[in-house]
Amino acid sequence: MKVKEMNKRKIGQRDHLTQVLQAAEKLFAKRGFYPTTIDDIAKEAKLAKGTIYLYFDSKEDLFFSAIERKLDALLSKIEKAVKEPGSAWQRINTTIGIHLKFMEENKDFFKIMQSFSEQLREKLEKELKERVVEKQSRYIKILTRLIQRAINEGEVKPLNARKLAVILMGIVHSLTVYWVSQKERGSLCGDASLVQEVFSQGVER
Amino acid sequence: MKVKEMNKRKIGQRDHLTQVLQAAEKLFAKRGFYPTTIDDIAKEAKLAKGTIYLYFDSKEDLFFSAIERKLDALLSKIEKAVKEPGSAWQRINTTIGIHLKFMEENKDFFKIMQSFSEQLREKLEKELKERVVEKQSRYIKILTRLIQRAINEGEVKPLNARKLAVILMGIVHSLTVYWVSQKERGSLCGDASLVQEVFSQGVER
DNA sequence: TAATAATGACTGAACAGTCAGACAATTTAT
DNA sequence: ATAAATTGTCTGACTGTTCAGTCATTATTA
Repeated sequence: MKVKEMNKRKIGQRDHLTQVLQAAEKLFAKRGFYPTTIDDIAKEAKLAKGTIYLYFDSKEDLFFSAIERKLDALLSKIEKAVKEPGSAWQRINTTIGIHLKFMEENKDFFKIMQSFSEQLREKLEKELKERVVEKQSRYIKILTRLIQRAINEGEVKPLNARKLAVILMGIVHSLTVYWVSQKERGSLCGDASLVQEVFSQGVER
Repeated sequence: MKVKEMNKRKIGQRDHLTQVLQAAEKLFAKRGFYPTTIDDIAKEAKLAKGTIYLYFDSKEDLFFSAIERKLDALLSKIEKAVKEPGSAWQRINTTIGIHLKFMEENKDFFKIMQSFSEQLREKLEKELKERVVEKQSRYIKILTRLIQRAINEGEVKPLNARKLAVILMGIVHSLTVYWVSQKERGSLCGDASLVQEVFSQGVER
């Protein structure tokens, strides 16, 4: 049901809302949804359990809110970059770069997103899931549109733009998984050129 | 701790072990690990809860055993195919085809594997996880070796073979995710040529 | 009849969510 | 200025439920 509307009235010195979201991000990333308890999060945030329920309706609400917060940040970066002038192809490359940089800086977020797919199954509240799914698909749509344009501009072979977008995300995602698993030696951003090389030359005429 | 050593002794008429594994596969695929209860699985398998504990030591043991069973099936198909004669490049393509076909026929297994990444985090028993991780990495190793050979044979650009294997798996995986989410209209195997086109032409000299 | 297989009611632990009251900050009354 | 009242924040012990795993009992087979 969305974060309860923040009271205008002064709140404790520290920003409890952010505190809770950060603790949640950290712990959900480490353990995943089910094994993380509200008590754990409360302890991490140095607040009482009841306090968390002042800001969030349920554990699920907190989980999805934590995801949404970061997904919004990523999306806004990308939407901004896409507005810049340049060929469709250039903007696709920019997007890949932004994505990899964001993941490198937000490893925890990435891990949560992975565990989100787990939560895509039954059992959890529909409304909450859809908030996140909608934003994820907005991202794919942006990429699809760019690729379609690149096809129209003759820079890319006339294949199914949506599937190409899916493939591109797959490449980026798998390299991120690999990077995370490798205890992060080396820079993830550095792989942007590899993605570009593999993807572009497989797709360019 | 491994499926309890199967008694040589005849077991009830029906093969309870397989029954349990199939029920587990189905339900874990639908809901994921935590929200699936042993009672659910027992009901699905039409057995009493206690019976499950005759064959498995714990819920985790059952989960990992269900994964392992299918992963073994996939691996043996692939290992067999890789032994066939042909260029490294041909065998890479064969592998992709087998993989996609297997996923198309074992959608549930695929969903479990997705949720397995969730289980990769802390909290679950190490020994059990490692059995599965070992097999996953065996798969990647096979691909890496094939790609390395293709590089040596001059069919593929001299890039990092392991990263290329990761990328190839990423492409295949993402198309599978897409296919599953699309309520499966169309054939997943049909995308083998797309994978090949995108990947190979990006990689071939 | 003896040995083994199967059962499902039971137990104990874990945990999401609640709520009565402690506490602090501000406002009003004296 | 000081006390009392009001308002809203924060707390953590408590409750009810869920569920993995057990085990005494019953059924089946040899």
